[in-house]
Amino acid sequence: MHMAESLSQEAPYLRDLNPPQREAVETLDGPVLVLAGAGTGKTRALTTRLAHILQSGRAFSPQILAVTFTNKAAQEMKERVSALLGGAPVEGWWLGTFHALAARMLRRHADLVGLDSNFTILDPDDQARLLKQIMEAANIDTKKWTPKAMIAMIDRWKDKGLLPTDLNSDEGGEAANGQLVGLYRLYQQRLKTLNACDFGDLLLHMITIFKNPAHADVLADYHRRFKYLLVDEYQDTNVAQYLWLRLLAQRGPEGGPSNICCVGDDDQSIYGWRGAEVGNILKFEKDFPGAAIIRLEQNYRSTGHILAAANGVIAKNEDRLGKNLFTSEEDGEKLIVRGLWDGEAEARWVGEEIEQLQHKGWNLNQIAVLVRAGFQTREFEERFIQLGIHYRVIGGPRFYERMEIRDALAYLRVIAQPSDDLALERIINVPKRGLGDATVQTLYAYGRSKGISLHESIRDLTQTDELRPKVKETLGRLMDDFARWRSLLDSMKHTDLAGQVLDESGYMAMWQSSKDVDAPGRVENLKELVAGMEEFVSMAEFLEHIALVMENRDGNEAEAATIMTLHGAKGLEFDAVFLPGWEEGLFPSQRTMDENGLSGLEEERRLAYVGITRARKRAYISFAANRRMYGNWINAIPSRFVDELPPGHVEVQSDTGLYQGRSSHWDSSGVRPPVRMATERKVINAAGEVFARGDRVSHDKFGEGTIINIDGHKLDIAFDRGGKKRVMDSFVEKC
DNA sequence: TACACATTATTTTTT
DNA sequence: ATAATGTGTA
Repeated sequence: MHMAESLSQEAPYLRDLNPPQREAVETLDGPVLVLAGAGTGKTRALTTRLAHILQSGRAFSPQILAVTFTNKAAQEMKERVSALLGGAPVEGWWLGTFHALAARMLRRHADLVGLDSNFTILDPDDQARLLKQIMEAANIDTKKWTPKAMIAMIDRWKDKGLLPTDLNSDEGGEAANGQLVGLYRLYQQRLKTLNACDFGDLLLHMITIFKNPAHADVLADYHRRFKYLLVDEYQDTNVAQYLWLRLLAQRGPEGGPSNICCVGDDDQSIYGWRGAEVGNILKFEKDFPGAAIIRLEQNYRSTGHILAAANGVIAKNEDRLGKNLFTSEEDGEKLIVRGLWDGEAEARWVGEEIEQLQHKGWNLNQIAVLVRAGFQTREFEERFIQLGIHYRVIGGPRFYERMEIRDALAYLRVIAQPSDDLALERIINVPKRGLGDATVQTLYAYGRSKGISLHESIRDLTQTDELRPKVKETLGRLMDDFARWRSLLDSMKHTDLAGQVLDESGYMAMWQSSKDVDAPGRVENLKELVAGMEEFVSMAEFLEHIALVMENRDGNEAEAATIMTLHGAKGLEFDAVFLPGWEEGLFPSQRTMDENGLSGLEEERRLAYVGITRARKRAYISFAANRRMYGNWINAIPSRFVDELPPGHVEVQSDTGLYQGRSSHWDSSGVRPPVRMATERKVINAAGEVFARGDRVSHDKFGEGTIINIDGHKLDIAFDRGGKKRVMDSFVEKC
């Protein structure tokens, strides 16, 4: 392929691009930032750019590093670039998520940070279990400070690229009795002895290696290797990802220009809670001087009304670069806004509207219900089942999170990596072998004193008489089993080995003989797991995949409406989109606003923007006056985002008499739903204190608040910070 | 050690 | 309301 040829004779894939898109494709030298609004053909520009780099002979595929936000996006990019190049698959390039790419690198250099290259990648559940052990050893109350919450804080540090040594010991605040930084340090130590990494470590370890002058050759090698870097969804990168990227991209004076292209949309930044820094996109020019900035602003997806409504909502945000999306599409139909009595009525209405669309010949695959939080899917599922509307829920409980799958994987993990204590602990007594807590504690105590793994402790202690003969024999047999399976790893096909392990361990038999109602389903899942392994070359590759690809694969292709979260919908589009639950507290989420104030609210608003811009032709927004939460009813107020929709582009269809929002352009007949009543007026707790509604109380964990309802000894309290909670009267005192 | 029972938090969002 | 955890008993 000669460059002269491709320049003089326009490549077919360049046709049909609009001028800015074309600029995004052809500006190949030096840093480029593409600001791509929703529906502006971003993916098309990106994939064309990659195809163009390859086609014009500027780089071979192994010289390209392309980072996507999800595995699905990586897959799509792979397919679309291949298609542009005539169908032959592109091999050998570094294409994947930050985590997948960093893991691939870390496997090659693991020894530089004291790991073995077969290290285990822990999932969030493993992380929490590990930290819980550490917290218990440190005598920290794991009820008051839940391991999950503590891990979340540690993860945020990791998102920021901060190791324990970068933190002052008091930076955890009150958390874990002020010892969180110390726990973080112990946690990192334990990970190392377990030969394990969590998600954040994949990037942090690589950053550590890249920054270590003693290993300058490693980074230099990647600098030589990668001629072109491309990053999608740049607005959602966190500091650690940014550092990793910058190290790879900034090659120094001798290295030639940084051919890095970042693509993003500050208005679609919705992962701040996970450490994403919109600031990264704002300071791109500073990091890469002379960067070309290209804006894609022509929207090809939505009708005029939909785009105008979305623009109107997002315009309320202060903190944005500002884009001006336009379309040459027709106005189309106005957005429908509807208030309903309660969540059930809302689901019923959505169901009816979907049926009408179906009668008009719309395809269910092109219809989506986008909710703020996972628990909202349920009402829609129930209603759709009644109506016989086929649906699929994306992002619900994931296959690899099911108990039986995690158990089976634990067996395979112990085989692949003996020092994976968390996996071994998980299945040491599953199925029941008479190895209870007491035994495990003995083993751990020994291991801690010697600084060795569970597996090594077992090996040692089965040589002595410290354990009861029965226990000793069981452990010995288990270790023999694992040794045997491990010895088969190289000679046997990995799928057959997995089947054999499940049989010989008795794990499969345990479920087959169980009379639990969901036992048959679990047996099915286990078989599916083994069958699914066929796709992978080896056990190691399979385990790597499941560690990094936490997404559900979309198995059946049958026509069905999609129910998913707004976050999950990013990057997707549908002819018709339903956006239910636009109520204060639910959307925008109370928790986000409490925790992050105005910037949290702006992120929620971006989420609203993402939701509306998923729609091509029709958008339906709804809110309910009453919603059931934590088992009791609350009356809800329509979301402020409803008020922010520009009136000229929406059609309000609310049921009569329902609260219609605060602003004047809605009908404000203002009949409020009946108040559901408290059963008692006052209650006396064990300490003899009398509580009545309206009393001010204080709680150890939640602080001060006002009693809004009394139900037996349970009090509903509106806390000054942290929202409404239901607590026992024994946990609060008057103040 | 294992099960039945009671209590308690849980409802963001994901690699 | 439900799932998950913890407590007490066989």
